[in-house]
Amino acid sequence: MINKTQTLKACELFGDLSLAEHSKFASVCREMSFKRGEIIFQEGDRAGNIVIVATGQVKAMRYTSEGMELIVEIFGKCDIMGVIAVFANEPHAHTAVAMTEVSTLVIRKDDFIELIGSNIQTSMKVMRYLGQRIRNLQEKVQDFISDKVEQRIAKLLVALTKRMGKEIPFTRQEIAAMVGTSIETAIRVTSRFKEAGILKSSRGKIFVLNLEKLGIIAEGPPVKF
Amino acid sequence: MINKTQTLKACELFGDLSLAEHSKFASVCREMSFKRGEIIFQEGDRAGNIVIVATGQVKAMRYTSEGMELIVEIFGKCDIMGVIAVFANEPHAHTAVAMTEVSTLVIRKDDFIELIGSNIQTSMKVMRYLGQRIRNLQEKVQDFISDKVEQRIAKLLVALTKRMGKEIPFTRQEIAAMVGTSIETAIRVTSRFKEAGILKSSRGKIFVLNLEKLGIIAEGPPVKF
DNA sequence: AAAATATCATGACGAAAATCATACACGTTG
DNA sequence: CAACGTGTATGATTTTCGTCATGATATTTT
Repeated sequence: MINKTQTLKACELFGDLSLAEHSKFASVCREMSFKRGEIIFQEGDRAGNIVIVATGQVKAMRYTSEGMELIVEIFGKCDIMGVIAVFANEPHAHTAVAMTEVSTLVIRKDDFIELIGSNIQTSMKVMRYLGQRIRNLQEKVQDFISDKVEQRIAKLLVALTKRMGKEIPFTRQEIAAMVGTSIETAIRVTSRFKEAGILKSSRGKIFVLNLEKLGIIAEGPPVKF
Repeated sequence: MINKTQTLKACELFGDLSLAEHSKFASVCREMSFKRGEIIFQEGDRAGNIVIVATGQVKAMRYTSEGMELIVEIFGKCDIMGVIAVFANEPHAHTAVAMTEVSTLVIRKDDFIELIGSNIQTSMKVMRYLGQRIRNLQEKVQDFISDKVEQRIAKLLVALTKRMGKEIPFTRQEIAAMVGTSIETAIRVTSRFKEAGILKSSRGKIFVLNLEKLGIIAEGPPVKF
């Protein structure tokens, strides 16, 4: 069970609304929980709701034509899913799958649009939030262009650690799909990290032991000149 | 010389404003033109303006620590540059360079925010626009994950052709920076395309001859099962 | 016009990572 | 319990692509 008001408050997006507005928001959203592996919405579905993540991690994924899983974004606490489809009035472009236990707040499209529309402060915040996501994606593109797999995995683990702590409940398969590599290389790289004492792992879990070293690898080799 | 009103009208974002609002917009923006290679704004600069592209193409780029050029986004007609930095109140994350002759409309940050804030219709459109950019970037990430260089170049050329016609005024160096590969491979791939009769080229220019074939390559090899 | 610079082109080589193959541990389920 | 699926592990081989080198044309600069 989650606390609506608390969750909304914790999200920057709705953090400093007036009490009145706050309860307006709270009154139109409902709570929903998902177990690991459950589908929150599916590629091609009409976008009827926006979903705010309260706890847990969600992956936005698709399959390639070759059947390879492909994770495009990860959503965590206070991220808002489905906004793009809602604004564009288009079906979802990705499938959202709970990667852990996930609790969410769901708001119906029309309610959300009305609430946004009635408050410029909030719509500004939404724009800022979308801008942040654009920046993150731009950075991801940059990483793909300039980093090697090892660096990308290190970066991912650093980012995930910051978000959810040193215990990362993902399989190598998912790690691979997030950084765009094969399962085998994901396993090989993490094994290398394990040998170096940077992490330990069990089935479906990774425990980061040496975040600092991971950060150094993420930065890549020293600049040559 | 460009026509303010016409340009604003042509942009979806400001396309169906009321006459009054329209002229409000027009009154706060000024025209600026740039020659190929000129810098419109630079990474690290304080974001004082938003810039609307009226004609031409602009690249948002950075250099990697190894000195490699790296193009993150391409802006064309009716794209809006600098919004993210403006909303986030942060310096620009990329340098914007004119890739062709470029004409723009520039609006001061405060004016833009005020205009956006005073009209929910418009702010909705901005959100939709940002959402579109997120989708495009997500797609780009997908491409990086799943495509080989040849496919990525084919996709790029298809996209550029759709936007600006069959004559693409970019060097292989720029092509390489856009798809995240080395200059040599960009040259090799385009040479292969040339041999296959898909395109011809001269210094700094590519003419697409067979868009359909390019599209097929962009889709990748037939699904195996 | 000569020199410097940028673009395009190609070959040779090697590193990184994908692919293919096999094996084993673990948990689930019939 | 046996059978199966899934996740992890590791070796061998191949592909892709980056890097280095060299040269030929253009184009701009001096």
